[in-house]
Amino acid sequence: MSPEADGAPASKQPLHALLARKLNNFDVVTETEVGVLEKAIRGTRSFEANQDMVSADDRPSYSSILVEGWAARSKTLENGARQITAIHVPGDFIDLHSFLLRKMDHSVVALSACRIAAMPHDRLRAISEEQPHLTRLLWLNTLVDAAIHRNWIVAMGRLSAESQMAQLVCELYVRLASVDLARDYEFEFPLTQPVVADVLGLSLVHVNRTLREIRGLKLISWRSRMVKILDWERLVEFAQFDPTYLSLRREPR
Amino acid sequence: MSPEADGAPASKQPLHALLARKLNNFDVVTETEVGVLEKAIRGTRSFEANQDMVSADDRPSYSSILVEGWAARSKTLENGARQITAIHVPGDFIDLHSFLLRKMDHSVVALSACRIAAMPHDRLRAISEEQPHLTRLLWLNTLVDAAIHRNWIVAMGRLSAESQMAQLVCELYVRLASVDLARDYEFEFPLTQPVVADVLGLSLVHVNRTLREIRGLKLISWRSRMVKILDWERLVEFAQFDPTYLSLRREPR
DNA sequence: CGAGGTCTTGAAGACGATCAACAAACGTGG
DNA sequence: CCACGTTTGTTGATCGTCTTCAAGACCTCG
Repeated sequence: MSPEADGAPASKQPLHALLARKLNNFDVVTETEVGVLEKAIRGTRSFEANQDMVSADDRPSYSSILVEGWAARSKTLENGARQITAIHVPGDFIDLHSFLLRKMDHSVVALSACRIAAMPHDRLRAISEEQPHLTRLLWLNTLVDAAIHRNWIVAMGRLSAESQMAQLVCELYVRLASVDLARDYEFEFPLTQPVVADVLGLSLVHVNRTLREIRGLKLISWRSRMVKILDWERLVEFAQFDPTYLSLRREPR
Repeated sequence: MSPEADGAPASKQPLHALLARKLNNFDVVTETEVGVLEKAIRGTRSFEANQDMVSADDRPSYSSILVEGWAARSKTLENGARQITAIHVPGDFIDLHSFLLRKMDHSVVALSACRIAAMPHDRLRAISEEQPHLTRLLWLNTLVDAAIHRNWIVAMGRLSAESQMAQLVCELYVRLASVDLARDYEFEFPLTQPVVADVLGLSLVHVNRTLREIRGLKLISWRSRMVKILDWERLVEFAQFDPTYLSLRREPR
């Protein structure tokens, strides 16, 4: 649990700035819109690693923005097997879709200590009534989530375990860099190997062996929660990674 | 190619009715909104099976609604392997996301003879400026696509090939039934086994064997393009299928 | 320094891919 | 209506990938 009281931001920058920075990657966010976002955000809550922040079948009355820590959307099957369908880093909405989907089709679990800020659904509804451009940016935000889902499907269906792993590293590096949380080809990566297994749909043992493979190829190193990309060009090539699906290009939307 | 000239609807019902019926599953669509949709839809185009209707990297100026036939979103890798990330049936927007994503991150291929109707992006933009409720329904439509993606990820990562196959049948039956294109537990299914392989991320041979398995279990039969569900209860159980993720419940959105 | 969590490795076996051939169904023209 | 070619489906054999079970090593942090 973070030391400061809930509701008091830890970082110097205000809560809405993180979200604005993220949306600003898609298109220019006006001052007015930043103000609207600011007023829509309520206080924050903290969670420890492995806690469910939102549970499957919940009908939340607000959506949450991840402010600190890593989170994942996950589904657990009858036999106890778990599959993660998305990874979230600070600046991401973890459940914006619950605004219209209403009922959660999965849970969202904290992968490390997390802090989330709430945006009530009635505020989102007001935005959708009064702020068409901002609404389109929020919509786009969920469309990028879907594009990431599609990329995972392709990777799971048709890439080797090694390339799938490499894809994951590429995706996370680009996403983190887009919100200034990574640079110089390295980043903090708080996931354990069992969690990565649930991301890739593989067994823990196989993840470990896959990692050994791509370490042997000198593509990445991963020690004590830090991932370093040793050769970005070759990693991209090996993963068949094309970042354009993330829509990180500022244009009128 | 369908016999009638392009632009002339084949079925008795007007083009926009199909879309309105689909959105009407989510929430009540008003007369006014139906009128707005009607005015936003342009003429139709026809395609033969296996033609690309939208290509990866395209920047379309309109989105398309599938009026007749089956389509799939697909991505082809360097080595020629193909993965399908979504299947579409009449009433579906095949590329609504291109309105905001701008650049296609995959192509959309006709799986059978298809007819699509166009909704220009400037019309969608006008809707997003003037019709907040309709905008939310269109947004929701893309959110359901994403929920389907997540379900596929879970199935690919953690279900047996047999259960994955069963999931697919369940999903398609429920979706078809929701637009009155299936009833009595049977439906026309124009996909060939190689295509199903690209959906499930398996090899053609393994799809064939998987099919033999679940035929042996008396769960479904599939002959001459017709799928019959022999025991819905057991199929749902076997597939661990829960249709709520499709949001087919009319409530205020 | 000790204990829990995390990572690593070995061995055996299941699942799915690939290669190769053949059978059945379908559609078309003679 | 049948013959023929093409497409789609089926099966066998072999091989590689990934899972499972099990044990042991390495951290890291109190």
